[in-house]
Amino acid sequence: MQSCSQCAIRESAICNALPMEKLAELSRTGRQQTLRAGQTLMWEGDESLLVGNVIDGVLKLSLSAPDGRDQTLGIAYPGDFIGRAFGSKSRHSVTAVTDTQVCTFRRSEFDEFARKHSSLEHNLLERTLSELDRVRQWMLMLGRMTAMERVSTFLLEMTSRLCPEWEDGSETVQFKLPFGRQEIADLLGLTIETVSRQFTKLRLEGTIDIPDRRSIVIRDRDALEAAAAGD
Amino acid sequence: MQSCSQCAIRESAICNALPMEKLAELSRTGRQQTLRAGQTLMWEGDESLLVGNVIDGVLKLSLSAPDGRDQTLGIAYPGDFIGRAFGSKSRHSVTAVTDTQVCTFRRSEFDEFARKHSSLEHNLLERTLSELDRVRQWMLMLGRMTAMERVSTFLLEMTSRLCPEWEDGSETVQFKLPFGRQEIADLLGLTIETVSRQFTKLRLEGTIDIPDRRSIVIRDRDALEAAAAGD
DNA sequence: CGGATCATTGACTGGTGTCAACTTAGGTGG
DNA sequence: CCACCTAAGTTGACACCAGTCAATGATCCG
Repeated sequence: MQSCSQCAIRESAICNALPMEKLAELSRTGRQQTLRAGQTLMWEGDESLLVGNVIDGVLKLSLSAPDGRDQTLGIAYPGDFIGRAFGSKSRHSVTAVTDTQVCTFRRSEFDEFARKHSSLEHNLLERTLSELDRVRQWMLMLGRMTAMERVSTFLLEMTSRLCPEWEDGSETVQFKLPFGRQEIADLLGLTIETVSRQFTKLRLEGTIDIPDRRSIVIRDRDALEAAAAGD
Repeated sequence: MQSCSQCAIRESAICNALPMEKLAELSRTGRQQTLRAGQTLMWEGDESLLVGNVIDGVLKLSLSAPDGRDQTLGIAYPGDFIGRAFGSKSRHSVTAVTDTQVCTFRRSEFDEFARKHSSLEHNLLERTLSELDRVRQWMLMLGRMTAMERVSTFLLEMTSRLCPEWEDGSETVQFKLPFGRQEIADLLGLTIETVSRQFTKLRLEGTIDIPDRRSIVIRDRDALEAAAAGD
């Protein structure tokens, strides 16, 4: 394993809470893994054996109903922590959306280490509290928003996540979606057809452009924000 | 304030993580409050000034869309921890559903105390991780389940929460709902009319009985579980 | 007893889901 | 390089579940 000191997510990952010498100790128990798009790192209901950090790529957390209906519960980007610490079972699956690199630890070892280093545990607590806030915001969407509001909200979120120039007020921005249509549908609690129709509607209205299926151009920011708010 | 040692939630609350003498220290900063049903303890978007424990009663966490659509994000029962520790804002409102007693702390003081006592912080972490698991399960419901599945799931959850004898396999149980129909609708992401119709349907099928609007009798457990699973 | 609130029921609408056909893009092998 | 094949996405027709609006009924409380 490469040194943590030159890790791409050194600043943003949970490990940031540790001083150098402690970091070296933790790193000895870690292991880098590469996942191909579509590969699942852990399954819902399985023993929680692994936790880790996302180094590169995008993963999704998901849950399925017995009949196969699928709901995506969250997305993990580089720097994010994945897996269920301090619990015997993983309550959701974690699957690579793009090709992905992760740095994993055996949960038992991580738990033990974290209990001994309260700065690490505190960082995990802060992350978990923020994630809970974010998940609850998502619940409002799943419970109360229309298809158009969901799709617009999703596009705005992807934009602010993937386009740094967006924050500067840039009017027209372009990005590549890491998700296919079915994955977007699972994320928003819709069907693939409904997602596709909302995309088409936004395109015909001139709000967005879709140069190819994985690319989105935001043409009218205000209109998109209005659509997300339900006007 | 009464002594923590005879607190009704001594065993189940977060304070349980502390030894007696530390508990005494924390308790000096705490304060008991009574809330009437409908009273709101904190508002979404407000500064996070308070955290605390539920001593008695039921509260709901909720979030509103700008146009007034309301989504309940979770329920807090006696022993549960409420409020946003380690964060400047409360991202949701907390409102008493029934008359309620809570034991509150100023967030700044609680945060400081928790940082100094990692057993308390660890307990909060475990609670937060469990809550996150629970919330994510709820997301599957909001995103993918039909009205009948939601209402049946809700009734099953209320039963196992409110009827101790339920776990023993007792066939017919009765309980009083802490929620009105509108509150159930907000919880399930439905309208009041749809909730009412599902109740009526279950009653006509003989699965449940509704002696008065706040009371539920489970007559056919298997049928209710089947309805929750979508058959 | 009267008024207010809450819940139920009915009629109707409309937004999403479903099912199926068609289109496009991408990849493979001749 | 083209032809073909497959997977992914789009579009259309239609059905149905749940939302909306409105009227009625039941409870609670002063």
